[in-house]
Amino acid sequence: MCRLLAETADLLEISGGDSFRIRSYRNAAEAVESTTLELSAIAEDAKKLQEIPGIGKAMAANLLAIERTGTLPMREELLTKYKATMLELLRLPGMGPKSVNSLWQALGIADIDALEAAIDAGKLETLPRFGKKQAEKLKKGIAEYRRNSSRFHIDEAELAAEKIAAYLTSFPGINSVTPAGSLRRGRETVGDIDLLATGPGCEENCVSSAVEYAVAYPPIVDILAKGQNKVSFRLRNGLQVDVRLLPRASYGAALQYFTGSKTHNVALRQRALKQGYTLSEYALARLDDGSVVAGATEVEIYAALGLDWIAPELRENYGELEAAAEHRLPELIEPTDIRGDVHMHTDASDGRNTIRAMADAALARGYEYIAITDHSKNLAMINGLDDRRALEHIVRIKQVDSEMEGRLRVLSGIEVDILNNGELDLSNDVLAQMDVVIGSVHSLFNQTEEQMTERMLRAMENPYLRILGHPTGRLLLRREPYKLNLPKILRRAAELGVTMEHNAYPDRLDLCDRDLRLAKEMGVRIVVNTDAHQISHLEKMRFGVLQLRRAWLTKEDVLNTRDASSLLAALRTNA
DNA sequence: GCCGTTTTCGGCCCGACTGTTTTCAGTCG
Repeated sequence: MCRLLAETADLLEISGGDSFRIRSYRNAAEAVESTTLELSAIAEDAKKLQEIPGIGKAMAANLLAIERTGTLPMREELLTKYKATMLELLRLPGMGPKSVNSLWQALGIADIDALEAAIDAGKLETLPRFGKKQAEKLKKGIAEYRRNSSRFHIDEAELAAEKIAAYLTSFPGINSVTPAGSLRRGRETVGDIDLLATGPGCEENCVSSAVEYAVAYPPIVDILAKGQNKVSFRLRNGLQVDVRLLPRASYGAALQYFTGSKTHNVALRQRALKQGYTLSEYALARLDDGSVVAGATEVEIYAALGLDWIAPELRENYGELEAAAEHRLPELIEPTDIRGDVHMHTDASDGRNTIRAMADAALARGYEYIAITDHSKNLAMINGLDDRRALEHIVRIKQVDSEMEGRLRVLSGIEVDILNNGELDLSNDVLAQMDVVIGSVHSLFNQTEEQMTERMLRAMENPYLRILGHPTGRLLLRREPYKLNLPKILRRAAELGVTMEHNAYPDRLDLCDRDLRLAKEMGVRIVVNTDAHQISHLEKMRFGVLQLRRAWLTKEDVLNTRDASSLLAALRTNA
């Protein structure tokens, strides 16, 4: 529903429709995404639907149409004039609705391949407002887009995996379904989903009915392969899924094998050979007589090879096998170690919920503290706080802090914008009154790596900036290709005692595990936040923690595993 | 399109930057 409404908004915008009507569709898409109501259950009830803010009479009818027909009239009408592939063009940096429309009207360009062909043929520069620079920029954007678009963010993949798992386990012969592959290893993005299922209906002699059940999963658009105990299909959103139905005796071996990574498995099998075993997806067996040594669980396989069980997040052949052999694997950080989240937004800027609502949600998650860090004034578009409003906001935050009566500390903070010259966009007097000051870069347009890096390095000199946050591209819509000299920044952060933020938001390119390993090496302190813009975003914390685990980080390496006063004391050491 | 209301229609977050112009439209956050 959400996607259809957002697409309709994009199409409307391309068609040059009324901007306020467009916003209504966008608002409705967001409302649908964030509501806790079961929409398909109340789709017939226009009154109930209209109780959702942003849904009026017409939109309620649209939702009903979507529920009944899978589409809505406005979208269908627009699709007779435009093509669905044009929405993809909007994802390119520098391409907006007007440009997409003019490409379509003048050259009949409706997708990325056609655009690339037109650029190569030099046709683009014949159009008004398209010049050489624009063409070059688009060309780069296309390459970048192709690199990223074939993989899915982990949250999206996990959601899809959960749904498929729920479907599969409703079959009487399947009692457990586990994701393997890069999803299990906690990679930020996954290329496809590997699911391993087992249960009495997955044993060799009776697996065929389970296979039939699997391929009947409704959201399948294309069955790519259907074998004896494996099916492979594509979902509506383009995600490829491999499901393997496995007998219980070899489940551990299969889980180990399909979890990977490839390099980890190669190293593990080499180790097995040296010890007189052979490891396959079916079992760990003796080389001499072929007798099975282990296979039902991963633990017994690793143990038979003289290894401690290795967490999937570590299986990248970065030295985990040696560490497991010597019993010195790190005690990785757990989601339950996180005691607070110090980056969240409220309805004072671009968040959706009130301070109190965020506080209640954090308390429900078992946190001891949070920091409210709305945007500062440089982000005018989303009503960022200037000095005066920031001070008023502190008062409100303190009010909620006292309302929580010690059950949850609510710290006052701000996410300031780092300007071109490295200055922050609020006065030091105001920043001095904040518990938490996160410095982020938001305007990245046409910045070189050197300029971006220099900007962040300069900001780090400001004693009021306690946490260096992430640079962000276009908010939530697009991932701006940006570059930073991270080693340089991390080195300086270590020198100055500036904490680096690791953001749990999976659709942002953030500190990847390589950067995090580097940070650990250099002794840079990390704080993991969600950058929650609404209550539901708090759930994303586990994805951030997964990345920390992939980088071998322990509880000791992360600042917000401590209580509030230790955290604040640590943050103030550089103030 | 939605909302709030002075129940019938007007208001609905904006400032900076870019590349193309030869005065500004389009994109970005």
